[in-house]
Amino acid sequence: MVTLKDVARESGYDVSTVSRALSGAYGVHNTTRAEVLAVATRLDYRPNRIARGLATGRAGAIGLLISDLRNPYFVEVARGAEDAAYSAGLDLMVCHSNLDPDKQARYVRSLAENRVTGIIMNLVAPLSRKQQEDLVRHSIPVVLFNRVSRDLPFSTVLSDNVRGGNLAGRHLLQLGHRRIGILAGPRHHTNPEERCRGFLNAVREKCCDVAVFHGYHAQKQGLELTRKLLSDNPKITAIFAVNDTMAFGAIQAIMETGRAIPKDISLVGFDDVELSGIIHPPLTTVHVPQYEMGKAAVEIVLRQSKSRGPAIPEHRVFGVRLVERQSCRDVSAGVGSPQKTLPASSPAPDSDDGDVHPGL
Amino acid sequence: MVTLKDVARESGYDVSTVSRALSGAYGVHNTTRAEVLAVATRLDYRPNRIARGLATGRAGAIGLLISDLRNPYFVEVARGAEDAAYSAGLDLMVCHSNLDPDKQARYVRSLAENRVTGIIMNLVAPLSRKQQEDLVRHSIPVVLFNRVSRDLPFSTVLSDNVRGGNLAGRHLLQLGHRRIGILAGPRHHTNPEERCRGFLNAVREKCCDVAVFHGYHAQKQGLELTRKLLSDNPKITAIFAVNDTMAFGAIQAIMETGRAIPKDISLVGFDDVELSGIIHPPLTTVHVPQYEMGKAAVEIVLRQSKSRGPAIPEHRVFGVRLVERQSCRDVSAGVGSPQKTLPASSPAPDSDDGDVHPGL
DNA sequence: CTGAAAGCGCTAACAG
DNA sequence: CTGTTAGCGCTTTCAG
Repeated sequence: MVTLKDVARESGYDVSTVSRALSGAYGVHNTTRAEVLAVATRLDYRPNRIARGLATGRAGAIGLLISDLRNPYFVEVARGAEDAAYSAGLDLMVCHSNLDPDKQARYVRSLAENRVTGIIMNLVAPLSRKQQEDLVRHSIPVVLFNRVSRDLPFSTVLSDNVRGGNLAGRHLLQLGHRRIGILAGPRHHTNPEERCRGFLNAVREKCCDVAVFHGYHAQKQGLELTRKLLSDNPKITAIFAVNDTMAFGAIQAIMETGRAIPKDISLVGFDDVELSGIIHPPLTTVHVPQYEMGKAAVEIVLRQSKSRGPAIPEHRVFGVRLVERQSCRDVSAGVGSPQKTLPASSPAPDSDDGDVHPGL
Repeated sequence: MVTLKDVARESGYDVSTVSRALSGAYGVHNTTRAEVLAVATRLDYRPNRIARGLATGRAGAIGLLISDLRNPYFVEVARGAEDAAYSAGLDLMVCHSNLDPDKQARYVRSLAENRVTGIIMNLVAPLSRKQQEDLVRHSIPVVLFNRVSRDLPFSTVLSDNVRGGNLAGRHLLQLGHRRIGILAGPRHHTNPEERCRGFLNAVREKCCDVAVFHGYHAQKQGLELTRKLLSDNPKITAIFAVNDTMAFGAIQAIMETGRAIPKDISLVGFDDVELSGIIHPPLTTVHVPQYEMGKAAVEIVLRQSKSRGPAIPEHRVFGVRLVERQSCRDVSAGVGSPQKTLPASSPAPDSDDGDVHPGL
């Protein structure tokens, strides 16, 4: 294994000089740098990042803790994060808690022990007091994808969930639906809760029958919940799922019962996962800029890690918009007339991707 | 930041003793260990893995280089790998080349510089001679998910592609299809090529019209290729896609042209990605044990990293089986009789998951 | 611009 | 069983 020392010996310079030359720092004569570089390439020198990490105190990596990689939503988030980290020359340590709180805890610890530059996480379960303290004591910037508590010294990246839920609700209302089921996701999880709230606010204006079903926001639960929903409330004409993955489960369940979408049941999802446009029927859903959110998260980490002292948490909320596809039907006008596919209804100016509330 | 030294001072023992006590090594009195542990927890001591890595020479991580995370296939592989690494107490550094050879190259280098215990990779482009040498010189165990060259000192984990292709071909043949299109994926990629070969071997027995279309094995290409396929060969009654992701693209294209599956076109995929059972129509496909393969890959890395000297590469081939769902129709019997959904045709004894050819 | 020297935090012989 | 002593490979003052 060829080390700095080897390059130093071989080039006739001191390790410190070689180090500077290779790290691209100033204060090295051009010819010197060239010589060193030549030797380094000749010897096929590969810097040892571990050693560098020890010396500098920082590992050149940032951690990404994902709760469920099977949800394409998080894959896109990961892609955005990865790209951003890559451009910054940092490695991404992707950890997958697989919806297991214990695993999550172990990973948070592991990431801290690895002295990562920052951690971006989507939590399954809230962090314990101890874990939080740990993170701040190690002064590791943290970005949460689902806010757990407002008084945490952590940054957040969220979509405008309430507005998204509202859009979904207004859409269904406008199409004449009055008996609606909601696949609300788990309780006490910010994203599902906010989306649900937004939806309920919208439909509450008209008096509607709304049945809310809670359960984990994965496909399997979407399937099971919808089965229950349909058997308990057979009169329902529309379903709102707090994320697309649940909606996919709902599609299965709906078809199982012999119902058709959108003929018998209209369905609205949330996230606008790539698949939503491909599945049959193409799903009407609320678009969330997943990739950008992942990217934004590492940008925050980068910024925070550079700032001196206890960084001030940043909060970004990304705008959303309704994407109308073919899973909803207008039941107000007449029977049997499937809704025309229109371009997304003209959104309010702030509803495009980007910040709604720029960092506080 | 509390270090070993702090724990040592506070507990009255030497750092070396503390190190042993904390690393769970033998040769420490039980009461000593207890004391040390107590102090460590009181001080909230977190070992610095970077430092440990430097001292031991090995980073506690293994690298996973994935070419395309949007393909659920790789997500499952990653899950399997992650679980296995987790049980072994290692971190997984997930890198995503995003089908970009340059990015791939940079990650291979980065992983080597990070002195990972091993690298599992799915290559977009073959490794350069230099990269290969690099890897062996650093004696980093490598597991390839798509074999590139037989004389490489690298291990491989593959599915039994030829057999899978064969199963697909025989199935379509048996259903009476004689004009078949193949979405063959890119040339010079082992998996697509082998699958294609197996398929062609099967259908060659009967004289069939087979149109082979090459292109990248992602959904977008599946869509585009199928468009072309259908316009060039409108008489086609069946399509074989070398992976499910392409098949999904094919579904889009087929529906675009107003054709129905399986009424007008039968479709067979490969991989049996979770989604295949959910999409409409449920896709007949060749099951590949993705999760197990990911797991197997890290097990190989683990084994190799423990062995002394230049490890002997291991090669594992996982069995496959045809999963019949609703995307194929029997055109031999009569017209309009959709094929009954049967349990998978009784497979040869070796066709279940697991090793077909145990390590060579 | 370059060299000398100290040290990042931990492990690993080797003595005692 | 425990302490002493060297480093691991690199960065980083601090002199020169």
